[in-house]
Amino acid sequence: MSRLDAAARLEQLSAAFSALAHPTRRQILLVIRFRGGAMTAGDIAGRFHYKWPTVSRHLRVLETTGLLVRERSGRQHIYRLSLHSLALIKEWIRWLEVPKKG
Amino acid sequence: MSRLDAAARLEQLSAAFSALAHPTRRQILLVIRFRGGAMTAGDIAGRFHYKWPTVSRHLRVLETTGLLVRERSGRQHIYRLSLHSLALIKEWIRWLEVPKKG
DNA sequence: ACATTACTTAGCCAACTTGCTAAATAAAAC
DNA sequence: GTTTTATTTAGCAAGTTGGCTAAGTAATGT
Repeated sequence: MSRLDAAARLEQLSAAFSALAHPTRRQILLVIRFRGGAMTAGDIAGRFHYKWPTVSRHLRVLETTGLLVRERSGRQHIYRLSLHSLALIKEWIRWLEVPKKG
Repeated sequence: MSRLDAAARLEQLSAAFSALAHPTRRQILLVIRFRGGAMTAGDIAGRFHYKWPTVSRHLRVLETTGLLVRERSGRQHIYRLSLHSLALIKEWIRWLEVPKKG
């Protein structure tokens, strides 16, 4: 994947933080992670007490921020973790933490 | 400071993610960081184009989530970085990233 | 005591979020 | 080709967020 310019990186950082601000979305990522990194929409939805369209929207948010990638397989949609943007968050945190001119 | 129980840690993680979801609040933290880790409310507000009460509210959010600590000095309020909850975020990210049963 | 400085708190409003149900889509099964 | 399965999209309502202005508070200066 191509290296992003500064503005795009900032945008992606912002999107990632926003996406992770919702507990359900964080939980979705963890659920997928502990099921091996990929799951169908239905399996994911089945693990939550929310109605399916609600989970579907959370999935879409995670997909548009790049934290999930969707792949179609017949009539199911497989969501797979894509954790590149987490590196941006870690980098941002390091900027805050460096003791002197980081 | 006392070690937090699991529920309190989860609550603090959630609060930290929510607080960091807003670009202005992230910028506030960076500004304070690059000014040495502590600044008065007025100095912080002066670096943004928002009205003072708006910045004040962002500061309150950051304070209640524990990312800033407020100290009074005469009529000024000094805000100081308090980055413990960032460790929770980093820990959460590691949970996602570990390749096998982390 | 009164004014000024340095803020915060209160309260309004527009925009966004997140739950829901109902309707649409698209592949598979019959 | 109609039904079933798997899922998304549309649209509504309640709650939250984040700007703003106006009013409050608390320390300092005169």
